[in-house]
Amino acid sequence: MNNASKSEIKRKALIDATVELVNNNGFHATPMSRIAKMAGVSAGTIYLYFENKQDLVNQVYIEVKAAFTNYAFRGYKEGMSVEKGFKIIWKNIAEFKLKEFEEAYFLSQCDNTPIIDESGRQEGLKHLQPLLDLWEKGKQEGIIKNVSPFSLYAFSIYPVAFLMNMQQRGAFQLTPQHIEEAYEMAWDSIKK
Amino acid sequence: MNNASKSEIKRKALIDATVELVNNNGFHATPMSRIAKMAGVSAGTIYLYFENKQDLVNQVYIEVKAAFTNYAFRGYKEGMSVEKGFKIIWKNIAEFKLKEFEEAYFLSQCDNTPIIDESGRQEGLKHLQPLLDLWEKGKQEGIIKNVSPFSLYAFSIYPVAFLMNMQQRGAFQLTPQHIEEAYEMAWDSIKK
DNA sequence: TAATAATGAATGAACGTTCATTCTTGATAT
DNA sequence: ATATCAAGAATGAACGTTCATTCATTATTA
Repeated sequence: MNNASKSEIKRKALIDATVELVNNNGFHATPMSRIAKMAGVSAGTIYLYFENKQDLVNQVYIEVKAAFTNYAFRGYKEGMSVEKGFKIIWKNIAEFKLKEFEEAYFLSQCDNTPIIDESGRQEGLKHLQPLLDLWEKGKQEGIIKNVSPFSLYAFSIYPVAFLMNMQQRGAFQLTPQHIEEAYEMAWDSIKK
Repeated sequence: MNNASKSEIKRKALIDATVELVNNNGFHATPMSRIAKMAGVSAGTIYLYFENKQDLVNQVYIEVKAAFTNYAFRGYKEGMSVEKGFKIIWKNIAEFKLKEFEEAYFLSQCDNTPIIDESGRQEGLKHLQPLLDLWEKGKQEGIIKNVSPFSLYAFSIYPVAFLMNMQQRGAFQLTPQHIEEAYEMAWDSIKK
């Protein structure tokens, strides 16, 4: 095993530890020492991989966000019909939030608090462009409501985060049946 | 002016300061000393009104949540039709999130992070019952989709918080036109 | 053995909370 | 009216702890 991959393993361990600890305690209640311990390295080692705590959490955010958007567009092609394309992307997103719960919950926390600075946010938003393009096409075809992409996102994608949070708190169970119903609601809210 | 109202003024100042500072910096990055300074009292005085920092933020949460639900049901009567009742409640909620932005943003942050403990959450959820009852009635009348109240909330109410957050970040402007469109999307998502 | 990676004790700043002290209030006495 | 004073309210310096970060030392690597 070469150095690059050893480094990568430690980096990954630090990122995973950060996600888990920030999910359970919040950013400021997560000491660097605990991140180090959970990742199996010493406190000082973190500073070989990241500039400081803020840089660590920024990089975690960007990396997790990239994994999310990558997942979201699996099997999606630009040429698809608006309805079919949206269904694929929506289901991918729902699946991600179910299967990769820790990562999804971390993103939800970052997106609703002042943990991440503006530059990190911009960076994370970039990769959603294909969905915005699809919606634009849908508007031109008269299939999608002629409203701001923020509204489309708010009503069709954002609600999945709420369902995920409720499932996390044990309030209810997200079954495939629920997912199917939720997709119908998402589509009903944005279709013309 | 008697002592009781003087106390109330200071308490209010402390609660307002907490909301504003937690909104801008997050709970753990808000020192008690800054809350005290912003409220115009000394650090020690906080402990005459609240047990400790956690108790302070819990009480702020419960109080703000109560103000929110109180606002939400203005002008609503149990006997109303489902569609009319929902419209009134939805518009109230939207108006609250626009006009009382600081308070609404504070709630959004508490509801998406581990700041508030479970008991505080339960307390905050209590007061939404009339909306749940209205939805139940709507299901029986075949007007509302026969899905979990969590789904109904996720798709019709929760999205407003996203729009509010985006407006806060200057990403876009929530005009009355946007509100009207958003209401249509909310209704389309839950109606049968 | 030279270069690189990793360690963890040490540092200093910042924080929540306490408490000895000071200030304010308003009832009573003059 | 004015002075006195007891009691509660408020203060803010001080305390003990925790934390992010550093760096002299040690271990690993090639």
